[in-house]
Amino acid sequence: MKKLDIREELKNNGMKSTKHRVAILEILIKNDQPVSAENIFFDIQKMDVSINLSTVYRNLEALAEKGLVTKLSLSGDNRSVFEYNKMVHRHYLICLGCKKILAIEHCPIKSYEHQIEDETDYEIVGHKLDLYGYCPKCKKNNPGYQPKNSQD
Amino acid sequence: MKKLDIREELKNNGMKSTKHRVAILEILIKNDQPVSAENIFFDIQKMDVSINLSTVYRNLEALAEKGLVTKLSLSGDNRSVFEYNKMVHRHYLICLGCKKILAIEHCPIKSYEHQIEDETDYEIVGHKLDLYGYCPKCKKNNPGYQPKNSQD
DNA sequence: TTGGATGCAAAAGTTTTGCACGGTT
DNA sequence: AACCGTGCAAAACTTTTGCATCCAA
Repeated sequence: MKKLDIREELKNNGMKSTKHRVAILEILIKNDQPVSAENIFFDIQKMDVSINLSTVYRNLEALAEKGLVTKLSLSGDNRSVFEYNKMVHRHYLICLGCKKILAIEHCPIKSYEHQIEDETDYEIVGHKLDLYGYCPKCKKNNPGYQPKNSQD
Repeated sequence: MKKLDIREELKNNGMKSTKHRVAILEILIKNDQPVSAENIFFDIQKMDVSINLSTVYRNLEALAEKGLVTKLSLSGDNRSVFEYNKMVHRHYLICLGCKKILAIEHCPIKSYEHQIEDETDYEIVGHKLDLYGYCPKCKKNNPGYQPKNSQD
């Protein structure tokens, strides 16, 4: 997605188009997986755009408010991650070794939702499914090893 | 589950049996749903047992290490919640109106895990599935509500 | 008795907020 | 020009840690 398209999408959603918002969306779109606010902050600095971490948070909140971005909590980490909202329903496969997150677009849950609606009389509007395991590298190299922080 | 059984379970897992650990497990078992560290802290004080919040965190970490407790992140909150690990695989149905959490024991995911293992070469060790919706009461009290996005 | 558990206070990490200034429309 | 976005610093909030003391085994 090009800068100009991003500027247009911001305006279409009633938001001012600033270099910081464009940069945040560029990074989320390029990564195509959930990223922490701090990593977005670092990535923007690497692009030679100066920005403050609180601006990152404020913009992520504003973008989430407009539905352009989704905030997620994934188990095993105390901080939130954010992703560009493609309006595509997705699930995540999280490596317990290196914490890498892989997005999966196939969803097996729809009929299960209907079944639960029938059983409970709830109205179900959504769900969250994450898978946990070990990626090929961690499976081979470090069985049982779990570093605390890693960038990706 | 009685205090004595809890003390025994702690010892079976190689942990010293202290009043604080017993109290934490009592609360998690009684609640039968995920609870934050701070709420556990308050509940223990209500039981007239004095305790420090850092002790709650340290014990939750130790209990999770032994597999007696599970740490979860549910979306929309910046803090972790903890539940007693019954060794029964469960999912949760969370009411977006009153925030009530209902546990569901039937799981439709096993064959999906195998499929993803084949596709990605990961070793999958578990998953987390939460459903979000409105319970019968909230559904009735907010008849105007329409879900924003259909799922997929 | 001894090693692990605890209280307390302080630190570390994440996210939010107040206010003055700057940029987009 | 008006209003919203931003930087900076400080606050708020969650979780972890160092150390002296206490307690279960």
